[in-house]
Amino acid sequence: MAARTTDTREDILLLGKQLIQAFGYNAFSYANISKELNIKNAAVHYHFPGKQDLLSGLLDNYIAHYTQLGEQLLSANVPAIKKIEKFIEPYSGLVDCNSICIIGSVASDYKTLPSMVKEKIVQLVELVLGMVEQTLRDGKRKGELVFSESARTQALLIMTNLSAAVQLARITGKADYDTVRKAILRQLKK
Amino acid sequence: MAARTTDTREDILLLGKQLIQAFGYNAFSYANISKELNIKNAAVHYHFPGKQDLLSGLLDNYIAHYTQLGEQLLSANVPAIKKIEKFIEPYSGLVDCNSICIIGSVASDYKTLPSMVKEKIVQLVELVLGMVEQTLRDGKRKGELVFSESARTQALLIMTNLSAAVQLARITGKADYDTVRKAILRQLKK
DNA sequence: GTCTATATGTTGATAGAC
DNA sequence: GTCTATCAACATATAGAC
Repeated sequence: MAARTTDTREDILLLGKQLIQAFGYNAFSYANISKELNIKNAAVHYHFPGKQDLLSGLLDNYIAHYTQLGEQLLSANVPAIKKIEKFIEPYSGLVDCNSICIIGSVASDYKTLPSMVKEKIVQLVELVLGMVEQTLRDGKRKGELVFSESARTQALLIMTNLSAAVQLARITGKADYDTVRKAILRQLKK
Repeated sequence: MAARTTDTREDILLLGKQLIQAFGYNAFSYANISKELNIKNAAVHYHFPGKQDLLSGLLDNYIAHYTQLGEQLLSANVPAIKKIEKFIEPYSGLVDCNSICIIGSVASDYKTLPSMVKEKIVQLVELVLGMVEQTLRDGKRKGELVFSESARTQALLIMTNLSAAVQLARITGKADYDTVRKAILRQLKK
């Protein structure tokens, strides 16, 4: 059973996140949540009337989180490579629990999602991509990072390497993820 | 309605492939197939008793296809970069119909799949990775390709770039996929 | 906020006739 | 090989009591 806080809504969001990262949006049900949290189906519906409301709330959290992280990375007085490492960190955590990132998960289910949710996904992806792009640009300008593509292209390459590597790791094992992670960092130092 | 051949089994496999690439394994049903092919639910079950048998048959096809392609690429007397381009080609087709590659699709649903299917997925992924790796190794040996990572690492980087780029393209548009595709090829010529 | 109870649809699957 | 008919299980969701 999952640990409970005093805030059921937060418990549901946390568990919903884990379920989506582990099984995908279409492969979990409100029953999974209610059983795990020892509440009833109807209680989950009270907090999130429809399943899409749960995903939507989750995406709001992510947008808020990455907005904050983006501001931190922009102003923080640390080497650019450390900023990239900090960005990569959570992906390694996902691999350890055999899960994939939210963006990869919803990208796979994208065509089955309501448009209200799709819009938030676009917003989240642009936010994360822009954040990485800016971090790369700043790092290059300061002479801390090396890459020959445009910052936008390099951000795309890194994002795609990372999000697919966590997916691949489920199939071929963590070593492949680690190989990709190290290659990303190595190439930025060349 | 989908075009029908005289072979219902093949029609089901083709449509099943499209449904999995478009919506994912857990988001399509035998009803989708029977309606589209104007047959009944039970007829689909005759050819593929369980849903996992359909996915399993699909994976068999993919394994056969990439085994054949691997042999072709190994012996073909064409520049290595052309071989890589040929490998990339189908991914561009997927982007055009807003679908994602089978490997990415089943990777997202991996934890929900029966182990008999998981094993075939592992087999397919190792096959494709090995094929790309060998093509890269040969190309480098002949002086036709340039990359500083090991062939295995470079194959991982290309595969993750590609499979995630088709996923990302659904969200941010085809331009981003194209940027990644061009970057992959450009970097091999440097 | 959480419960009981229930509605309504869909899913994957099977038995047996043609 | 395909059909009709039917199934149990599960999904998302709501009404109304506590």
